[in-house]
Amino acid sequence: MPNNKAKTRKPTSDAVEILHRRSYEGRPARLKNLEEARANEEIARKIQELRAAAALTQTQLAKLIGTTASVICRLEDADYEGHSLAMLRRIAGALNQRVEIRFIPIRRSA
Amino acid sequence: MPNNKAKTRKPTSDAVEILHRRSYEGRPARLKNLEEARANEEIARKIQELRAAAALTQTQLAKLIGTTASVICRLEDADYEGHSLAMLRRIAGALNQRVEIRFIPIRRSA
DNA sequence: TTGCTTATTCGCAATATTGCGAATAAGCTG
DNA sequence: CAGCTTATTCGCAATATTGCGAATAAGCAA
Repeated sequence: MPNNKAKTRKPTSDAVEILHRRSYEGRPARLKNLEEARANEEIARKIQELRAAAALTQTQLAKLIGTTASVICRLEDADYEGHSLAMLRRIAGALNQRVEIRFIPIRRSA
Repeated sequence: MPNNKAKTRKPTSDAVEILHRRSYEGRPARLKNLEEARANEEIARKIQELRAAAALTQTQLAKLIGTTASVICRLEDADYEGHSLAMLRRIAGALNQRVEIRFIPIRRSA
């Protein structure tokens, strides 16, 4: 999969895409990337908070989910962009939590 | 990464793991897998609902996020276990939504 | 039935994430 | 300072997810 960090738009003429663009134009890809970056930061922070709340070291949490400390460290790096649902669930499971996913409508300009 | 569908526990003697097992024993891996299966079903359903609410076909949604209909179909399959945060975000973004992730404590026996 | 649209399934290449050791930094106590 | 624990970074192999076409099924209207 091509990294969607710098996504270019294919020159389509599909009506659906045009409609979508119309409602989408107000939010440039630039902003979208910022939002994603912030979301990743937040996930990293949540993992760290969860681990801290459980009073575990990175090595201890790593053992609980069957991996190594370097992996946990990577997950807690605010710049890491590879967070996966699978990994979040493994961590949640080890800490007696569950991962809830919600789709929330974005209101424009509010 | 070894598929965590049938996860076996390494024979460790780490104190932390022992402590964790103690609080974890009440929820066998069997149940955990069921929970994950249900969570995946729910994600598949949400994607389908979101797409339906936007009145899009699989092909149309696929074009919006730069992929093909077969991929969308796979995501909406209740038995699919490969959901990723990246893909959820792509779909959410195309439909003017954002993905919210929450860690929620599990209360036992309640 | 035909014709058309939509949805589903399969296989495999391409890409992304994870596993994991090693090296190094950072912090903390003596 | 030394010694220890914890955290971070790097590189690459192993595994998982995605891309995507092709074939087929399913639904619906004429």
